[in-house]
Amino acid sequence: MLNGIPLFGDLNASQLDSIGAQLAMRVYEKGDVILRQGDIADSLFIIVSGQAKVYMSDDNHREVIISTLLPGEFFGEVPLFDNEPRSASVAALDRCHVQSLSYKAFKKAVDRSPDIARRLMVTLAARLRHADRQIGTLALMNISSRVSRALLELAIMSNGQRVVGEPFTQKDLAGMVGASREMVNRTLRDLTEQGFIAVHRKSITILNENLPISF
Amino acid sequence: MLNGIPLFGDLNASQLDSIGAQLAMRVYEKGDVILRQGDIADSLFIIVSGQAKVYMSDDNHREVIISTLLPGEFFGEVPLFDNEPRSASVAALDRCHVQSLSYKAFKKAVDRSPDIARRLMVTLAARLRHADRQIGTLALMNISSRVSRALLELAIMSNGQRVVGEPFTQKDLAGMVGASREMVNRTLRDLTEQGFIAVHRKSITILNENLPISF
DNA sequence: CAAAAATTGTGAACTAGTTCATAGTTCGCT
DNA sequence: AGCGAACTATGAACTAGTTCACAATTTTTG
Repeated sequence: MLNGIPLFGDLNASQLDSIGAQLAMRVYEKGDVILRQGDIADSLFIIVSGQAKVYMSDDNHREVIISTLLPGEFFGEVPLFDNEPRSASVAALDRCHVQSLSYKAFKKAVDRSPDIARRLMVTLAARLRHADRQIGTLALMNISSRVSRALLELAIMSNGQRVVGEPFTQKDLAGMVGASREMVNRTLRDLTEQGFIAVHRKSITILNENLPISF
Repeated sequence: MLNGIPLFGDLNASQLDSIGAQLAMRVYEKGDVILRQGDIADSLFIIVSGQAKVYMSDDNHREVIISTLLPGEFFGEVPLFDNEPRSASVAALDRCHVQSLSYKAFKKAVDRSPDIARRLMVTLAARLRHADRQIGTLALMNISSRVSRALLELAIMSNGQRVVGEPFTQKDLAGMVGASREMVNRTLRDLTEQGFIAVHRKSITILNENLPISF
C-alpha cells in the first residue's frame, strides 16, 4: 500500500512503518468534497485510487477546474509552505480512496529524506509549468482551441486510440477550459463534423492528432 | 552583493565565495529579453535591481504577463527540475541588473544547504498559489474586476497611498489581465469616474480600497 | 422497472469584449 | 527645442461567447 506511493519510495522499512502509522485512509464518493478552499490546512493527501479535480468556484456556482489528479498523486501541500488557507478545493470525480498525512509527519519524512524533498520540488515545478501554460491558454486562445488542447491533454491510450473517457462530462470540460457548457458542446459537435473526434456515450475518441489549435 | 540575495542567506562565507565566483552579472535595458520561451535552459537568474516580466506570447504578437519580478527574486528555475525547455520568456521592464548562476553550481548550493532547498520550495509554492489564483481570475471574472484586482496587487505604499507607478503601461496591464489595451483604458476611465482611482501621468493612485471586484 | 436526476443538444437573443480607425499626448533623444 | 516613437483616449462596427429556454437522451436510484 505505502509501496504504491512514489513520493515515499526511498524510505526504508522502518521509516515507511512510522509514516504508515500516521496515514489515515478514507473513501470519498463521486462529488464528495475532500478539502475546501479557504479552510485552514494541516495535512496532505495522496490519491490511492480514483480521480479528483482541483477547482475554484465563485459565489454563483461557476467553477474552474485547475487540474485533475490521478492515483499516486498527492495534493494539499501548498499551505505547508506559506501557512495560508487552502487555495482551491478538491472533490472526487469518481469513487476515491485517499490517504491523509499530517504536515507534522510529512515534514519529518522530508527532513529524513533529501530525495522526498527533491520529488516534492519536481512536482511543484511541474505544477507551476502546467499552471503557467494554462494561464497562457486562457488568455490567448479561443474556446475551440482550448477545448482541443484539453482533449489532447486528458486523452489516454486505450488499445491504440487516444480516448477521453469517464469520468469527464461536458460540464467538467467547460470548467477546465473556462467556458460555458453549451460552447463546449458546440465545439465537440464541430470537431466531430470535421472528423477530428468521435463521441460515443461518455467517451471521446481522437481520430486525428492535429486538432485545430490556433492562437 | 551576494549578501543581498535572500536565497543564499544562510551559506557561510566560504560557501558564499564559491557560489559568488560562479555568478555572472549582466545589465539589461528596458525591453531586453533575458530568456526566451522554448530555449534549452542551464541556468538560473537573480534580479539585483530593476523589474522584469515573465510572459508568454503567441504567433500574432499578443502577450500575457504571468508575473512580474522584483529585486531579490530569482527566476528560470523550472527547467532545473524537469529538463524541459523554458516555459515562458522574461524581459526587463526597466533597466535591470541580473546575476546568472549555472544549474550545476546552484545544485551544489542546494545540496549543501537544506535551508536553500526549503526556500526554493517556499517560493515554488507561492508561485503555484499565485498562478492558480490567476487561472481562477481569468476564468471567472470579467475584465473590470480583473483590472481592479491587478491594480490592488501591483500597488505599493508610497507616502500613505497605494500607488501603481512605473514601469507599467496600459499595454502591460492589458497583458496581465488577458484583455485588449482599449478595454483596460475604458476600465480605468470608469474607475476614475466612480472615484476609485486617480490617474496622473504614468501613475495610478488607489483612492478607495474597495475596488469593484465582482464574480 | 419506473421515476427522478443528470447530462446532452440546439436555437435565439443578448452582451461583453475585440478590432479598427483615428486623434491627441507624452516621452525620449540628438 | 523639435521630431519620431510610444502611449493614451474614444467612437463605431463587429463577433465570440454567454445566457436562457426547452427538448431529448442517458444514467442513477428506490
